Amino acid sequence: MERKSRQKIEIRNILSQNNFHPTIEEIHIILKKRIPGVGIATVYRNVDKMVRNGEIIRLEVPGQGARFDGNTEKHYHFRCEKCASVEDVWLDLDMEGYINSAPPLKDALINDYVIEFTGVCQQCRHSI
Amino acid sequence: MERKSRQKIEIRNILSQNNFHPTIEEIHIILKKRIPGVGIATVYRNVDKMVRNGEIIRLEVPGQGARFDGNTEKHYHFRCEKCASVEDVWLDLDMEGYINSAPPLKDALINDYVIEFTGVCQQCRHSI
DNA sequence: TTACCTGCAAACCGTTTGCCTAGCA
DNA sequence: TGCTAGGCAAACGGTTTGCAGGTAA
Repeated sequence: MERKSRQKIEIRNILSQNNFHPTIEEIHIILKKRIPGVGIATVYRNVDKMVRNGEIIRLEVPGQGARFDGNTEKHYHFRCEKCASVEDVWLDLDMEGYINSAPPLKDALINDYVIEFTGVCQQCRHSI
Repeated sequence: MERKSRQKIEIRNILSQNNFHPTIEEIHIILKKRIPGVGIATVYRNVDKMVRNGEIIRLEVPGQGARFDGNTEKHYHFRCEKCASVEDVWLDLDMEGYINSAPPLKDALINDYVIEFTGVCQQCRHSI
């Protein structure tokens, strides 16, 4: 049985912010302001559990640690190569046709797919 | 000036195999059969350089280390959640329209995008 | 009361780095 | 010969784990 700890509730609150994709470390920093003394292992354990439960999404970021997204509706992401920020991208795509026709996808059991755009965000683009 | 070492040439040979996406460790194991005593740092250094030169592509894999793909033509990947293998996926997609119209993409400078499908491959699906 | 959860610190493990030697140009 | 690349091992940094005490149900 899963219990509701104060730590878990606050982590969920942090991740429920819209278009916010913090790293474990960023979550930890914010969490410490609300619960001083909280350990980073607690963040890892809770976030891992939430990912396994499907409550949040894990975004892989090369080089740095992973980022997390509390919005589980199907959408995509853009990552800035300069400032490492991540932004939501909402596209109305239909992948089903491809999944059912293109090898090796049609012979496999496809559970999910992700699309990640990379480049330079508007902010970094204008601030040379 | 960049020199051609035996190590570098063999790593490139390994990565030029079609639909092959080894990890650093796998490259190292294969490389050791050809050049006994080669160190894993050599694999890291050469592979990093090749990625920076755009000769190969780095694929991020959650949990395990990255995988690498010697084919730089635009294509996508499917990763099996059971056996962790990666297969090429060739789709004739047109993303330009989305990139030029959907925020925040249209305000950013998009350099690239990746699509990764996940699920259970044909092999794992049939071998319960 | 009793699992589960937390904080702490050590362990882990993939990756990077420093240093010295080897070998290509 | 000069300078890049390699081998080795230590360092690094993010993540995981063991343990003892805390806490939700």
